[in-house]
Amino acid sequence: MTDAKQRRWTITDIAQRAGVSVGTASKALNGRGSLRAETRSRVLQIADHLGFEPNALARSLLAGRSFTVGLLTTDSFGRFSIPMMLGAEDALGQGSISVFLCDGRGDAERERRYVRTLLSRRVDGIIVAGRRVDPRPPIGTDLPVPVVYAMAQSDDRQDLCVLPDDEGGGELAVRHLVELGRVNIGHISGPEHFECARRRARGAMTVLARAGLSISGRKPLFGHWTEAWGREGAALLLKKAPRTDAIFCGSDQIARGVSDALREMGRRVPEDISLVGFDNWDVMVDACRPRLTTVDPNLTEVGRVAARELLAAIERGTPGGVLTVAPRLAVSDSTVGSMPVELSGTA
Amino acid sequence: MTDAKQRRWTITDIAQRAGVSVGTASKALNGRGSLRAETRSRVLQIADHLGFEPNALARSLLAGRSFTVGLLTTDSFGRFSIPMMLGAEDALGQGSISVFLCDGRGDAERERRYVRTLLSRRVDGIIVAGRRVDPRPPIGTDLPVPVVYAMAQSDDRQDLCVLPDDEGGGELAVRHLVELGRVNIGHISGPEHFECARRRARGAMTVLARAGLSISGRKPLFGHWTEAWGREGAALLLKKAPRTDAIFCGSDQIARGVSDALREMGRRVPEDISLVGFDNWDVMVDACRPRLTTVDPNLTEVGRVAARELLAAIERGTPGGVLTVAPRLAVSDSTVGSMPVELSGTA
DNA sequence: TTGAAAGCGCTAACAT
DNA sequence: ATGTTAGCGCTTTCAA
Repeated sequence: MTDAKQRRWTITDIAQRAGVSVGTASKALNGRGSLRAETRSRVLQIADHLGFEPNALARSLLAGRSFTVGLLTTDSFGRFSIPMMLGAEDALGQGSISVFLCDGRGDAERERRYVRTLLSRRVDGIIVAGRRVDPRPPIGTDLPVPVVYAMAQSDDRQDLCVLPDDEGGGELAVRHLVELGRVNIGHISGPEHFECARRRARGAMTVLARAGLSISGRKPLFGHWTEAWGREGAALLLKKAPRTDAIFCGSDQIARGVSDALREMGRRVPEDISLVGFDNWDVMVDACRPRLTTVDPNLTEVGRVAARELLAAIERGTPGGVLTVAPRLAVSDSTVGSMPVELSGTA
Repeated sequence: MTDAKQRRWTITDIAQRAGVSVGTASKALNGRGSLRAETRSRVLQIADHLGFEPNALARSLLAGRSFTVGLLTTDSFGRFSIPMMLGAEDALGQGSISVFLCDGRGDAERERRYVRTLLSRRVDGIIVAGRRVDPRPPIGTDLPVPVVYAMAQSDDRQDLCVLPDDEGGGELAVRHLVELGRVNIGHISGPEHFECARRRARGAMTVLARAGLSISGRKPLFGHWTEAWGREGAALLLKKAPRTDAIFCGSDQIARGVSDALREMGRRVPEDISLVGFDNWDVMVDACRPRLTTVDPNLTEVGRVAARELLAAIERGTPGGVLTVAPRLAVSDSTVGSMPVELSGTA
């Protein structure tokens, strides 16, 4: 941080040095109007030489839009929001849209303040990023700019929401196991009061039914999103249904617990029991021995789609509704020996 | 997203409805100048009723500053950057500064583009967020706004950098073990070419030397930041130095591997061997059995300090240099039975 | 082809 | 106590 800071040039400076009016300079810089080629290039050259950057504030004021959007997290942000935010930031950055980051912390009052700030900064739109699929109150009604909910769902049916396809993910996982020839497939997941846990289970049950199989252990085991529950659940399941030959877990963390428990019980993965997780969380996937096959909900894509939908809504206005992003199966050693494959899912 | 969008009011609208001039309205809204109380309240009431939000773009244009800062991540962002970004966002939000999020992805060209965009948006300053302590080239020279590096260090000595105190963290961990009466303390860490691994080891060695102890296993074991290496390292260390009664690990992930390996080898934690990790990564801390004692590098505070320093630099200008944030020991069951305590460290 | 002028929404100095 | 005016930096008519 030297004190010799660069001067900031205005279009007036450029115009003066080029010996033209600001209007002409503006046209030259933006490639508009009709100018003599020589004039245009002279202006451009001077601007370039001075490192002139037009003041986006002034432009936005005039244009009536700012080419910025707000990214408002509701539950603070963590492991799940990050890939999504990266996807959103990526898609927006492509269109030279800058992103205001706001951490709502799950505090409604804080959220309201942020929305007001964003609006006063004249954002062109707002993305509300959650980590829950369960519906929540909208951040406002009749806001002057479009809003898209990403990994979050608004109570208002008019709002546009982009969600991972949990049910499809469940289907993908179990279809994979069925295709592998497994016939006693169990399911260990998180708390039943989570919408996503219920959806993943529903997807699993659908495929089982379609294959004429019933679930190992009579029904899905709902518990907690922890490794400890994974260990416990594995013990429970194998006690109840010793012939279980595959387990689909509601999260990679649970799968990790299951994986450890199976090893301690002397069951081989994948020979005796195939294992599939959910999330494709690298840390957990790599930690499982053998490496975990898992459903990747494509959260980055959720963010990307949300951003693209927001842009569309800004440009043209767009109807609301729920949009769903297809999951992908990241196959690894816990289901097939050692040959890594990627299978695409359908939404 | 209803189509019946709110109209956006300007100060002229307010002034008209209040039957005053825009100047008067401005004074009323900003509590400046001297006005009749009745006038002031009438204006305020109308503004409030209409939900008027002053256009921040116009204000910024006039003020010559925008009350925004850029948060530029260098290596994309992940587990370590998040708490830091939360801290920064928090500290800035307090002062009604909005944050532009830019994901540099470790791509120098991308970074440069982002810096240009940020400057054209007239940010008041930039925070460069890294996840490495190792020095990197500055994002620019003689930029027109102050820059602070958080969890990153610039080659340029003039730049201000805020870092976690890895050496102090190492000291904190080993001091704790020494105070517990452990005398054969080993160290298993990540790759030696990581500056932070070296620093943590140095801190550990300092305290050992001061206590007249030598490190168990003759020297620190450098390897990888993985659980697998933790397991391997534990086996190595105990083979070489079976009387080891404590292990300080360079990361929680390594500690987790060590924890698993020790259990499998039949060594009890903490009775036979005390274990300390580094990072205070909840997922790993909770997964260890028993729960892990670990060094918390206070990354949220790193972000907060970086933000505060940036604000100071914006307001008053500020000298560069390296600032360090004190770590904290999060004591848990892997060192002391079951009595959770928190000890403060010194920077 | 170029220049002059108006205006985006707001604040601050200066008049009244 | 209030109104008027200039101007932040830029783009866009419209006139020359």
